[in-house]
Amino acid sequence: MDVNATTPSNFIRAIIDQDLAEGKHKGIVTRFPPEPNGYLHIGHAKSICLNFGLAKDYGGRCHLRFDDTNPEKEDVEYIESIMEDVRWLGFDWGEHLYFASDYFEQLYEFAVELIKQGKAYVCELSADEIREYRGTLTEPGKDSPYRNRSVEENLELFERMKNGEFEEGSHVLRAKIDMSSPNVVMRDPVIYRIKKVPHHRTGDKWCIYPMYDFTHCLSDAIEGITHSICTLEFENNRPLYEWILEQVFPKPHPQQIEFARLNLSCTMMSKRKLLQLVQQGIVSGWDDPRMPTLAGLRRRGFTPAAIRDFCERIGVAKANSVVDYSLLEHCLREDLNNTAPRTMAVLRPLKVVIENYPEGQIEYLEAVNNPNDPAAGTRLVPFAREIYIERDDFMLDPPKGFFRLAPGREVRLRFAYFIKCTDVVYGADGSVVELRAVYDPETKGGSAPDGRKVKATLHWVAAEHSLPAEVRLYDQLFTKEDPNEGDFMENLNPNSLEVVQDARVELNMREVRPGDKFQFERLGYFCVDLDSTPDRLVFNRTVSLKDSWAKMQKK
RNA sequence: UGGGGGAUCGUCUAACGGCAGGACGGAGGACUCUGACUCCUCUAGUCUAGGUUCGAAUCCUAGUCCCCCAGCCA
Repeated sequence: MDVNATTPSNFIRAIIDQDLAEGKHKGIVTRFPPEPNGYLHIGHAKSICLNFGLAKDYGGRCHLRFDDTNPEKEDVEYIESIMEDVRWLGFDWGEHLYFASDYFEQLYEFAVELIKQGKAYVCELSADEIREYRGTLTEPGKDSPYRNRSVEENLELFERMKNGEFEEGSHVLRAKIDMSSPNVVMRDPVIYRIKKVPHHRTGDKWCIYPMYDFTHCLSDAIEGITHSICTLEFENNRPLYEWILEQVFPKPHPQQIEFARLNLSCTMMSKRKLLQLVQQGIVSGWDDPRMPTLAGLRRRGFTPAAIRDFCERIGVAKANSVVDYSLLEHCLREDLNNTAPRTMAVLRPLKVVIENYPEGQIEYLEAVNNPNDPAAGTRLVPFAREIYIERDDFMLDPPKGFFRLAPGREVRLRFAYFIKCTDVVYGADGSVVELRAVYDPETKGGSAPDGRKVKATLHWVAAEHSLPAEVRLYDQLFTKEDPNEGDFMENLNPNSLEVVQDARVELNMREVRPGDKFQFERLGYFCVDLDSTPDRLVFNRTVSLKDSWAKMQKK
């Protein structure tokens, strides 16, 4: 299949096409630059797919660069999870793994160069004072009293900053640009600050750390990035990105291009808020299957292919938008439908005794593993006198439109026989505890020689010859399309996790391993959870099948 | 109220002066040993008002609404 034929165009591709046509670049180099201060989420996947995808399609390369300039917030735990997630998504940075912290020495030299040009100065205003001097959105700022120090003095002071002679917060290095710029970003931005904090990679070597604006453009330039793709909120910073490169780096310069980050309905991407959910125990961890993190989606049973397909379909533009969660589910179902082997599982078992089936007899019936993939073959499923069906598949007094089992009614058991419900056994509380039925031996395999039809086919498992399992049913973590409408903690869905303790699955599931994915026929796609053991099988519902009966009932 | 962006079916996204198209969702139908899948049909849109033009989503003018920026975060 020709991937390019289905890859939608977007404004970034248009820019690249033009740059290439004009000979501005011979090839393209992009980068994915996460800060290692949290786990990657589906929003990052959009950026990863974009940057790595562009590099692939244009025969260029994409770097993985950790933007690790703030040791207070960063940790190696995150570096490892990020690399794992990018790889899992299906992308390969080859040899091009970089860390902004590897450039600290060069960055320092660039800062010195800026000072020598008279374009940076050491400022001794406090953080509060800097804020006051900055002015407001509508009023210009005013010059720092330290703005006109001599180059020599700045050089000496900056070196002393580096040597640890000053306390945190007492001195910063600022770019000397324009305190009355209508763009607040350009009002002598801080480019170096003192942090007497060890860095997870450079240890105690530095006590001054460069700021994002100074680091990012130069890191891009050092690596020869041609197109530096970031999100919309950095649009205000672009003049600074260009200003810094203009002063100290030879052309050509990388070009910053901004696009709208992904928003998904009923979920949110704020790292801070996701961290809060983890820390307050609302979810079990960064990889809780309800989390929009890649680790969470992976544990939930999402496939990399589905996420990549999703990222392609949502497109790339500059307008803020909220993508409907149903599109993600669609991509997931489409992939799983083609790849997940089928099996039968009964979530809420209702025993059926087939009275005319010989006691003690076991038959092994052939079942198709995947009707969409003949290569998946078949398996044998044990059938016996006592079976379980889904409670929802039986109704005492069925309404119009209900095709499944009811007293006196005949249905098909998938891959097995037609059965007819002959009697209902009630418990002390009047609830249905068991059904009695008869089967038609002539219908083995699922069709009747006399050509009679049934309206429904039910999934089932043999009572004895099946395995108990725990099944975790997930729903949206939030009840509102926009969880941030009001306080997100008050929009939590109290029913986002339902644990079914006594489900039954086919005997064939004995050998499954965490991560294995299946379609439980008529129910949905499920995967084996990390908590699963051979003695205690645990499945996560990844996503349900579309259910037109459920939809009808809602009306 | 300064500056920077943005506005196309319910949602996401194409069309770069020349038939407003696709996908998701929704509705209806066909098929069916999964009420799944698949297939078919339908649904529904250019923020507003002017202007330029044979012709405007696209160009111009004036509005409206939304987002971002006043961290020693990224």
